[in-house]
Amino acid sequence: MSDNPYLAHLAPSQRGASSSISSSDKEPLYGFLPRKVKGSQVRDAMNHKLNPFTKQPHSAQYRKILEARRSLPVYSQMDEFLEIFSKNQIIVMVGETGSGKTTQIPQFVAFSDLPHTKGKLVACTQPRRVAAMSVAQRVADEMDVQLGKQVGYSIRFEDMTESGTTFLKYMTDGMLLREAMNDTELSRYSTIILDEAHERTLATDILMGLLKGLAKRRKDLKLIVMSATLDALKFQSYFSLHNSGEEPSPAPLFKVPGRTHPVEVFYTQDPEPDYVEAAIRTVLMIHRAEDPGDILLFLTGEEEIEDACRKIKAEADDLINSDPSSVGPLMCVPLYSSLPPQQQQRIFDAPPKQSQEGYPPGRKVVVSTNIAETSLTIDGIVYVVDPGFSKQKVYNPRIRVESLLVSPISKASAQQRAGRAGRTRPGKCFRFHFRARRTDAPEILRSNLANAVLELAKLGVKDLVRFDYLDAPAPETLMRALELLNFLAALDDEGELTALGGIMAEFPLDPQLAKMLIVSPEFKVSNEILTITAMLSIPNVWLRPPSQRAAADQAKALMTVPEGDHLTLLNVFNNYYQNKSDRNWAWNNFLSARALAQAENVRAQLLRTMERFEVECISLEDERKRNMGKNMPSAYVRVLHANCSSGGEKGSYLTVKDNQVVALHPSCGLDAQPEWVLFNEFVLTKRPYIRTVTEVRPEWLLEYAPLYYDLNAFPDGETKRALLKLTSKRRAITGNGKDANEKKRSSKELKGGGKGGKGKLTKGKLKGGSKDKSTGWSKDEVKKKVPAWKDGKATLSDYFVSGGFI
DNA sequence: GAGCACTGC
Repeated sequence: MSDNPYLAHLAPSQRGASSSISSSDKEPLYGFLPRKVKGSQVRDAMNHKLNPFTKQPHSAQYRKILEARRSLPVYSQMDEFLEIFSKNQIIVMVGETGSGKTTQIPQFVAFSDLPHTKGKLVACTQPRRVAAMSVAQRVADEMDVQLGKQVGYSIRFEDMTESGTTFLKYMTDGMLLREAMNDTELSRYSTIILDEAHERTLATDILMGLLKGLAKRRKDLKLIVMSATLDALKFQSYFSLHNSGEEPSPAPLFKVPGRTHPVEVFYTQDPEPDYVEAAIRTVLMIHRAEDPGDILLFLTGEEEIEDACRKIKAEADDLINSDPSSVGPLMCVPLYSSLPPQQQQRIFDAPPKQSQEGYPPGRKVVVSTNIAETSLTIDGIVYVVDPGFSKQKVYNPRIRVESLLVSPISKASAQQRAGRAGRTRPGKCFRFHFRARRTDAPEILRSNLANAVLELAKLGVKDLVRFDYLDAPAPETLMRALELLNFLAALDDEGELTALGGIMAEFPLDPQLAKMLIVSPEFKVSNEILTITAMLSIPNVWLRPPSQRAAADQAKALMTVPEGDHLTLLNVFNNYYQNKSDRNWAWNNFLSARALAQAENVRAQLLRTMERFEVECISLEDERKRNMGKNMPSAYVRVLHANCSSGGEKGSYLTVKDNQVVALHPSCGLDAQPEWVLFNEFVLTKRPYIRTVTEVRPEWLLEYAPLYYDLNAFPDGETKRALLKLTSKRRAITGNGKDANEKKRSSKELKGGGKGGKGKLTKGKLKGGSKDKSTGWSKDEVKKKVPAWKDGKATLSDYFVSGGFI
């Protein structure tokens, strides 16, 4: 039974009984029986003069850190955890903020599982890179080892592990999924811990389905799913045990209390007609009336946040000017992801000092998107103002469009937001009356699944529809994904993964872009396409500071290639690359240096993948570069939804198969309005737009995407008529009845057309107009319903009632 | 003449 080399010499009676043996004389792990370890043994080993894993004496800071660990709630339940871990293959664990689960549980597992004695690893997944990195660093310190040795992390672009040495690895969920594509048994791992499972990222959801099946095949694999309280039951029944002849029993639950300060929650009694207005009012009333402590206000997006910051500042200045002795100075800081890192850092600045001895102290207000809900933690927050909305992605499979809609948040989100007030001392949370949804729809129900379906196929899942999803996607969403992958020739007509599909899955790209890149050597433009796919994988590179809009637009015009936005992106990257020695080049040209550095990183990673699969990196000869405008899209049309013809109102296009009316996005750099264009992205904001657009010749569509543009199976409409006209003209010219493309159509490499622009349209209420998002009231109605508060008579208690503590 | 909730490979 024992495969632990440390135990081989022991008599059975000695095994698992370290407490009876003087711990200081023996090796720290003396008597440890894998997966039968007790809390007393682990505590002895932690107290041993030697590090159990390096056999070196402990450093001075080790004892100090250990002392702090002992006060974590999860630490006092070590015995209970080890027992439940010994007895079960799958455990659901619940631990609220501050319980210490993310740092301690993987260490407990390492002591019990002893992965290093059998050449295995314990993995702990995280939804975000920064979390994987910082937790790994913390745990390496706690275990008194060097990061990257016994304890490491693995994220995109960085593998901080040492093969043969690392036995505890923190990693992003996406990274583990990628590993599973090449080893579906995940045989390197003895225990896998899925942390933050309640966040229900696409990768964690797929991993749960995969690991549930894998645990049945690999009885030696243990699985721990860590989540927030509200979701625990769902996970327990999903991972329930099915013993023959018995009712399925839910997976065992291990629960640890959190350790945060109490937060009192206050509610408004009536719905707020305009939540931004009400939020600003609430912030200022807190500032005027409440004890010192910083404020965190949650709003939905950049525009709303900048607007609120301006208004809060103006109102606060008013208050100070009218009576500097009654209120302190207020500093208002915006926070959202597209903000340059330097400005993001401002949320950590200290609040302003009191203006004069004896006057009230200053206060900091952070106005943030959801980024402050999970990704970023700000110390010193005592008050949270939560109107209860966030922007959420929705996917409409009928028209293949993803869009962002302002929607009410879930109970879990509201709780998480309130918790942000209790990190340093007891706090208060002011919520507006809102009907929180019981749960958030997981990402898998809100996304275009083309990528996920390709990954599942690569993972060897045969029946994608009947895969054991925790929440099964809509059949139509799966059909759209299968249809697209079939057009791209990643899946054959039977739904089996093709060789091409297998390679496509290896690229960290959308399937359309992966296909475009893989076929690009046929067009002798793969070097250029490589750059373009990298540029399409990163956030917007164009900066447009409000104070310098004209200069920014001018700089962009200089970089623009009139033939199309894709060539403009290529041009931007090449210029960036040539000017890399100049640190200020990006800023001087109103480009994001961060985004460009990211593009360079992505490009290098894609190039490595190309080399692995012998996709040649070919660049055009200099004299042919002038022809890029024609050559580049000819590779592109095979993979993107190149399906717009002009029609209807001026300036608008029709998508070729769904007949959606769309307009060129104002950021588009085309100097004319060509009849046919292909696009990268379909966005729905004030109206449907296509973004990143390049002119295309219709004959290229017929030639290089014959499957998609098979006119015999094409829906009737303007596009079909235009394409038919084109083919009859060409027949007349070539003089024979056969379409010149028919030969190519039989060619295997050219099989697979293109379609499926990213983007979406939804029925949801459009932004804009003068109606308030939450109530539908007009601005005039809002004015009437918002009472004056600045006269000093109104107080927080006129608006809010206490709803107890969380 | 508009925008970019947030992650991840």
